Amino acid sequence: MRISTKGRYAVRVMLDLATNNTGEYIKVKEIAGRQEISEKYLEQIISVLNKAGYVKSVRGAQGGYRIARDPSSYTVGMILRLTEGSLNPVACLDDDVNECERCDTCETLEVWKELADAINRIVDNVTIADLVERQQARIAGSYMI
Amino acid sequence: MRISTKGRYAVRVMLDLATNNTGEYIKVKEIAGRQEISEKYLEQIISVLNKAGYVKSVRGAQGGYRIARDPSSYTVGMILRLTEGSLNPVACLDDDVNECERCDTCETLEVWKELADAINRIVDNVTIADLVERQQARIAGSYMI
DNA sequence: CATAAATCATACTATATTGATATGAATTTT
DNA sequence: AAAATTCATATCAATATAGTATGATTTATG
Repeated sequence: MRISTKGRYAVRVMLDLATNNTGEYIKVKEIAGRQEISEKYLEQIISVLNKAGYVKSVRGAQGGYRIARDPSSYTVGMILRLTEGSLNPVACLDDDVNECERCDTCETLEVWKELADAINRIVDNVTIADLVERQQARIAGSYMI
Repeated sequence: MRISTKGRYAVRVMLDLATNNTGEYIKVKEIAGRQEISEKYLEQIISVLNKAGYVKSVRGAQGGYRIARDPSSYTVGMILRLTEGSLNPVACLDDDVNECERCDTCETLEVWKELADAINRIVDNVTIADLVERQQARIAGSYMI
């Protein structure tokens, strides 16, 4: 039941791009440096975000990435489902129609449904904008004695 | 974020033992047959339940397993954590003290905490007795026209 | 126009996990 | 003594994870 680095890093990339969004394009090298994540691994992860249109890229020298839309339009759930795949605890919940042969008498299915709902509710209730806000509150708080 | 067969099968074994608890010892072969799970694989899983004292065993001919305590004393969460390990979405939540170097400034940690709480709340809120009850309600319901 | 800096694309690798199967020892009833 | 069963390990194939490596492509700049 672990979230992999791929999904966690993707959330951190989006937060990094939102936090450092000056209008300029930000290089993978910079993000990797700040987040202490392997540059090459990050390239792969950001490429998924790019193909989904979550970020915009400019190639070549002085190129880089920036967040495509307002940070409030990206939930943590969207980013995790994009990079990790389904967040459902069992595969049979992924399809519109449950294909499992035992599903009619499966007593545990209800539990997995509740679990899936709870998981998705939590991660879809937090946006990148929320994380930026919390970060700023934390930094402001750290100046107080 | 998937629950593996090991954890899911363990819950089904406990439910099977609770449902078929006549006082007699039940053979792995019978459980495997009813649940359509590989006998040898089930042996491994039930061995974990046995070592934790969740089931009692008798060796030799006419031996088998039975549920150790009342089904209401086992939550799905207990069984999953025993067989799957921690249900926390990130490893840093497993320790009493967070060992992650970035945890002081980790904006996502709060989300993972909420997620862990939600997950554990759901699975700890359902006992094997609840599943037995639901099963019996379903069977009773199926006789109605 | 050449070069450097960047993204983009793909292949490769090492390790761990998953979901079993296989072999046989130990125990108990018949 | 034989059969039936749990118990203990070892092994295995497939997949996922977390990267690393190589190089092509694109673009700004000297």
